[in-house]
Amino acid sequence: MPKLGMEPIRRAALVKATIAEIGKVGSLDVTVAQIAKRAGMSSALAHHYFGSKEQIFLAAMRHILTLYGAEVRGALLMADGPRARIEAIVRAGFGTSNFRAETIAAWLNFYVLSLMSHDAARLLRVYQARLRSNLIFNLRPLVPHPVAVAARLAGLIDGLYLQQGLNAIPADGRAATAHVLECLALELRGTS
Amino acid sequence: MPKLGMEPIRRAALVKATIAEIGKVGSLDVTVAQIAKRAGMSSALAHHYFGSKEQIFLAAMRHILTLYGAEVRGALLMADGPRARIEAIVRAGFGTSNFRAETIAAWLNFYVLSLMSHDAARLLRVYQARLRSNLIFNLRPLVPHPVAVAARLAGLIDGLYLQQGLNAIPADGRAATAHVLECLALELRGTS
DNA sequence: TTTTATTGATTGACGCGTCAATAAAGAACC
DNA sequence: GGTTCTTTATTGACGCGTCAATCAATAAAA
Repeated sequence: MPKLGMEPIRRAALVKATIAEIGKVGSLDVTVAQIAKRAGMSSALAHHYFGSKEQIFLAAMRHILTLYGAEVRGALLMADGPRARIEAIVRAGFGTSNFRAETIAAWLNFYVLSLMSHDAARLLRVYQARLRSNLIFNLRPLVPHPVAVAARLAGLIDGLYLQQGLNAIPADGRAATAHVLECLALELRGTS
Repeated sequence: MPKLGMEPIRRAALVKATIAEIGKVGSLDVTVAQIAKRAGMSSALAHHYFGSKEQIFLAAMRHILTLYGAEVRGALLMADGPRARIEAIVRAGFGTSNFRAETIAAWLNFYVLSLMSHDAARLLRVYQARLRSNLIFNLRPLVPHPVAVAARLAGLIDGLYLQQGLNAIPADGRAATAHVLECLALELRGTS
């Protein structure tokens, strides 16, 4: 049955299954066999394409970060002016695709993975740097201390995201978005 | 050699070793043998006193939460007035004992543990509820929407704490404290 | 002798990664 | 158009290591 050109399909299926399984189990203690089964193949094939479990995890993490980056970039295109761009960044971060329970659980687990894995830490730093850089750049014309304000906004975003992951109660990101935008408004009130 | 009354000493040593080992490894993938070795005993003895690995983890988590609670309570005693009490809560959260790298790593791992373990989730809810309740109570005389403001402050606290755990760069909690207090000041400026 | 402390050895399960084997799709050659 | 060779896809079986938990045995206090 070997249809050729299976590699990208299999890889994508494994990445998707990995995120789903991590979300379901709530930890990185997921066996390659579980992932492979969910993706509809044998564990041997998963090893064949990725080489090791860590590589599967890193691919899944890269995928999540890519999705997030794409969402932010898309939102930025339609935003006009620095404040609108900041709001777009916030909205994108709490958008539905990044805010599904399984995605958040995967994020949380990748956070702790970054404590062990250099590669995971590097991936995470890229995301953090981009978020901060975007915020600072757009805050510069709005506030006198853009770096400090960006640190607060980024902290609030991460914290609300974390809380959402921990609360079993499902919710859309509307409340979280409103909180961040309110803080932004408070930061702007003093100066503009 | 059996000196009697060893149980509490052994338990405490195991709890301490658990936190240290989780902090060192950066994950919950810590073997009972590692923990026991660091605590200066055999893994069999660890099982003898705690019954299972999960019980060891829960005891460690309880210990961290207890320490945190004690620190907050102590700080509240010396604070006069609602705003000072809020500031005391913030300072205590970012105080040195809660802000050591190994403690933060343990917290992060307990976060993800709460995704799997009902007991861990329950413990975490107690902490979250107390933090929120303290904030709301003291914000009530200061702002018109204490619940919303408390959500923002708690989110910011958690987020900055998370970031500190992820950044390899060690730092005291001074910058984080300053950020939270600045946000508090902004929230208060509109109304007082 | 009953209770508490303590551990080496063992067991039973589980999981990652490997390997050999099977099967089909194309390529090359006549 | 057939034959052979190479490449890609795929899996069952398994070896090797690891780890949680148990147990039997030893030792000392009460």
